[in-house]
Amino acid sequence: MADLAQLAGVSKITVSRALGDSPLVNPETRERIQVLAREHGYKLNISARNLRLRRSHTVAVIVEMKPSTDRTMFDPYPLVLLGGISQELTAAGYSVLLTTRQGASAAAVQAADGLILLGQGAHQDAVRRFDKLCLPMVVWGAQSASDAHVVVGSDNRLGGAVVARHFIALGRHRPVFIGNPSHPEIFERLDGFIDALAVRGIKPLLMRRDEFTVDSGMDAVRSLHARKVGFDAIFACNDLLAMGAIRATLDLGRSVPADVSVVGYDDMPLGASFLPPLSSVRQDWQEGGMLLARKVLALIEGEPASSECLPVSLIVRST
Amino acid sequence: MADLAQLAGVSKITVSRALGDSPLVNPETRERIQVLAREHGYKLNISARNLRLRRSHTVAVIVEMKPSTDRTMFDPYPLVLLGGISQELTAAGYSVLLTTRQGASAAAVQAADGLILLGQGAHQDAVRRFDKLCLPMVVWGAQSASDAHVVVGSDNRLGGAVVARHFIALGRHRPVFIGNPSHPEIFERLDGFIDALAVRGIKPLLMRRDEFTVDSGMDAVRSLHARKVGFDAIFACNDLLAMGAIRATLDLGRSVPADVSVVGYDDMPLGASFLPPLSSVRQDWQEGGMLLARKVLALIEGEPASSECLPVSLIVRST
DNA sequence: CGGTATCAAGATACCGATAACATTTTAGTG
DNA sequence: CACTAAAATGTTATCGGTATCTTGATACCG
Repeated sequence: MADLAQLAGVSKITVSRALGDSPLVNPETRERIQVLAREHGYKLNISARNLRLRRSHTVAVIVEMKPSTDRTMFDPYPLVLLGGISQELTAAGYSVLLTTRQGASAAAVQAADGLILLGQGAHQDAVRRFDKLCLPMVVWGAQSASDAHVVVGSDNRLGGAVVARHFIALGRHRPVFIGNPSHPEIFERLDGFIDALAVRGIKPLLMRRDEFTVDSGMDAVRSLHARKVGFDAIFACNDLLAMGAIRATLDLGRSVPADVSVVGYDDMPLGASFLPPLSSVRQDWQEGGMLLARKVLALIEGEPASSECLPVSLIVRST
Repeated sequence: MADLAQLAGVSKITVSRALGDSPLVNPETRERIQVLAREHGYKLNISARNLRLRRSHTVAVIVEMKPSTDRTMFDPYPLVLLGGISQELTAAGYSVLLTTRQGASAAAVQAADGLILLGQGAHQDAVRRFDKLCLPMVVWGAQSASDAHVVVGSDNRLGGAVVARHFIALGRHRPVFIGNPSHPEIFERLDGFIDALAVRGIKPLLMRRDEFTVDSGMDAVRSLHARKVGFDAIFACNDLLAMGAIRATLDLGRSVPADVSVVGYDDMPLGASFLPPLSSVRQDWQEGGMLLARKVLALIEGEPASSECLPVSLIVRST
């Protein structure tokens, strides 16, 4: 920058101002300097600026992404959220520093202006860990009375309730829930499901399954059958589970949706092309990501931000 | 750091050394300072260090991730690559700066020590654009004589050839290729496919389809049928297309694999649970990501790095 | 013409770390 | 005990920008 200043016959600070479009420089001078900078391929040193401004214009996004061939990596889930986040942050001139739980101790995270945590972790442990960094932080997941963070998430209770009402409307009365309620989000779905069914005095059966895969879904239904448990509706907390459940149900010679209604969750694109086309609860991840981003940005600017709960919608197809 | 120095009764530089585990300080002093730092919750200012060292220990990863509900965002593809990249970089003390094509002009990218570009872009345009940043760069995609970059990718020609040989072994002689060969990687698959079939004097039919979806695959097969084109084998350049093709084929009353053999590409986890279980070409993305990371790191260290072509394997299931 | 806004540009200090060189302390040696 | 090598610590300068405060020039006023 000093060189550029000499070239332009002005001082460093004037160059700085010119490049920053400051109104403190003569428009002509500014133009001249900007042209000169472009010609010489001058690039501002971001690290220096970050140091001086005590701002990195960077937000760290912490994903629970195990390096192994793990389910979460294959899910649309984090990527679509990331898409929304990225879009908003980029628009605001911020960058996304992507980190896994393990890597979050790496240096660069500390330099971030804010934190977005995707997934609270099994027992809020993730949340507590990153709290220590003392950075503006927002979390994607389920609201919880116990923590005072800004949380953005879908209305999982509503999701469960909507499915329950759907089953009630269809006259089903022996519903099954497949999933792992130790994830806060899943728990909420189950809870909403139970509450809404209780209105009609119906109690669903919980098939706890830790894996969110097709195989796991098939296994759940087979195990129901083996135990000779009757059921006429299945709410799977994920589309893959739902697909597996449908497959196993059909294998057992029962019809979907005539004998058994099935609803999944997430409305993955593949669901619409499944045979039969899958009914599912859709949450707007794109919007969620954007909201997360806007909230951190607000916090970074020192403005207040509140938790938010996004609506979900039931997409009824053929199951 | 100055405060900490005063607290410890030493100079700033000694603190710096102690925290950096430099052998230049007395082990006792080092220990004392580190304890003090921890107690007082002292955090190194990364921006200052970056400035001084002219190193950010950050690698920018540029993904072609459109903000819209686009296919790439739902694919396992970028995330698994990212997983591998992230794992290696983290292990080496580096961080991942995730950027989209659009956002890559954002400040922070310039501060990165290196660049990983996922996808060359339709006509190498992405490559050329980021070349200007003059950073160590490696690209995921297809080798090409025309560019002098370090490229890591799967052996797409081999992928095509393997499928061709599989079809030949099955005695098929009217194969169809579904996909969009204007992507360099897809082109290679097609090319390898054609070459290997040519040995037996077989010429495949190309069904060009731009979308990589189930619907698109169904559409391709229906269109073949409408045009009364005979075929007994389908090589889809993506598993979703393959699933669609199978579905449409079955709909038309033909059997898979008795009448028509189908092979997909990518071996997505869902493929194994598809009905019938999908045969597919598997590429090792995890490994690819790790390789990409290692190569940028090498370039950053000033060491040479060469392009690399990863093997692929045909997973034969029931189609 | 002195006095005061207004605008443009410069001087200086500083952000918080580390490299290079300088200095002091300690230990070892004949 | 003088002398030297090695170890431990300190001094200074610097990375490359920007905020703050000043200064100089120009314009406008009665």
